[in-house]
Amino acid sequence: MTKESNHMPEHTILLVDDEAAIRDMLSIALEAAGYNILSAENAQQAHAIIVDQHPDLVLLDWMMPGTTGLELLRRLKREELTEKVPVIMLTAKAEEGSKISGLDAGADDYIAKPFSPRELISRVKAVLRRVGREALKDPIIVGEMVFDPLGHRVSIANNSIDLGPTEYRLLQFFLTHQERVFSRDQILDYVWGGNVYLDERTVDVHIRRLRKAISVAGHENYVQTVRGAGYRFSTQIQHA
Amino acid sequence: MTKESNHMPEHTILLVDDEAAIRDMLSIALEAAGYNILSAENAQQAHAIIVDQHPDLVLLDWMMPGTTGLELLRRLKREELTEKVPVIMLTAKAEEGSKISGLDAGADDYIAKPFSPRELISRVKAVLRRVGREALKDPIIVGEMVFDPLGHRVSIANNSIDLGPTEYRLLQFFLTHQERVFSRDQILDYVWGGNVYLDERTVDVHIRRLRKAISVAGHENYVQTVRGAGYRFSTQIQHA
DNA sequence: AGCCTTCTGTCATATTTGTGTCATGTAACC
DNA sequence: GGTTACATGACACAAATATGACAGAAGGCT
Repeated sequence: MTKESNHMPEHTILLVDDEAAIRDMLSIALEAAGYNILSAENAQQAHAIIVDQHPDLVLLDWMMPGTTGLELLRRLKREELTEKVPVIMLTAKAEEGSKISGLDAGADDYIAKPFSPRELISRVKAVLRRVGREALKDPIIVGEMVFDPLGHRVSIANNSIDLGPTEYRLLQFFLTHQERVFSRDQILDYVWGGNVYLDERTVDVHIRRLRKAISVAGHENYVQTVRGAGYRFSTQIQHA
Repeated sequence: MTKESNHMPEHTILLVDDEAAIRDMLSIALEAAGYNILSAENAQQAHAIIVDQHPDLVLLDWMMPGTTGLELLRRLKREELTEKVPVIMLTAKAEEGSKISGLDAGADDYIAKPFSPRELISRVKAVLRRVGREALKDPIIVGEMVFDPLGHRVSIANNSIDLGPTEYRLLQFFLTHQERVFSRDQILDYVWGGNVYLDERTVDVHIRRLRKAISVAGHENYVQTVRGAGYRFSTQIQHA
């Protein structure tokens, strides 16, 4: 089994606060909870890190010298590249009113200082969980192929592809686990569900069906055979 | 044909308050303004009614014995089926602070008691307008088909189509949720109301009736079967 | 109320589509 | 060249959906 499945979050959180003391405090609490921490002391730095490292969540102090947290938030939400990054605002008790404008601007939650580590962690978890669920609903795009979970439809170059239920799940599995080899066993477990006993060769057949279905403009080349190991979905096309 | 009075709003509002006196008062004021009223005296009842009848708006008292209004609100916003129902909270003057948490939890507006009927009505109108329930009154056009909620009429290429009540609601549901798959279960929930127990296959039959009714100039192709998943209304015609 | 019409949900049956396995062909590896 | 792993097409059976018919329910009309 893979290491990320021992349910350790392994999420990366960016802390943005001008006071080192607060950053440290948050950092300790969050690391103890199993998160990776990045930090920035101003909005510029923060923006650079976000663009660069794609943290899974940003904890953003409301009040900061220079560009305020709110401005950074607005900027993040304005740009397509960063609009999906979830943000939790940290606000001082006094500025209750600001909660609303923060939420308006697109923050996912806010926490009023002072707060307990427990509260912090639980909010962080809640936001990550919610965002994770929503991400499940976002279309996945690879090459000219669009995989739309909500519509339960796959299209390539705007033409609807038709897939059987199993091939659909297989493709979904691959798309959410790209660039990695899986044995037939693993694929059976993930795609068919844990307690089926089927011939491993069955996987081959469904792989073939999937390849056939998406063989438009070379998209079948994303599904790659790894001799002796299994299959892999990769956007790095193998040389012929 | 339904009774469909003059051209009154015809919106349905659910009142949730534990005190009968208040329910009556609100009820009289709102009925005078042309709304249909449902009422519930506790959160459980309210939830059942919401799932079942899909009111256009919920007026929810903050303070109630048992599950409080806030808890109900959270629950509504948590479940996909009900997250879109607009909610106005009724709060006592004293609990000003609660406004904020109410809005946070997803309330659309709040009104502090005591309030005037005029204020109530205008807030209700405002929320309904904003939430776009008004938009629900605009005709929806797909291909040559015109779905006119006000006239409760559907026509294709200027010929009136006749649909049974269930097929009408089914079509309305599809038109307002295009390009998305729904399981038979979900369809039963949305179109029939939450607390019915019916055979899932019943959906198939109504789908067929709907298809048959709109099968003019190929409009039945908009209603698509997604094997293993349910049905979808899509303007991207399937297959070649 | 009673009659008539329309609507509804369920069933039994037909049809379509998906499934896993096998036999055989083909390519990779030593 | 022999061996192994994978690809492919065919097929029988399984599963899901479509369809037509029907009896009871609901609603309109006089």
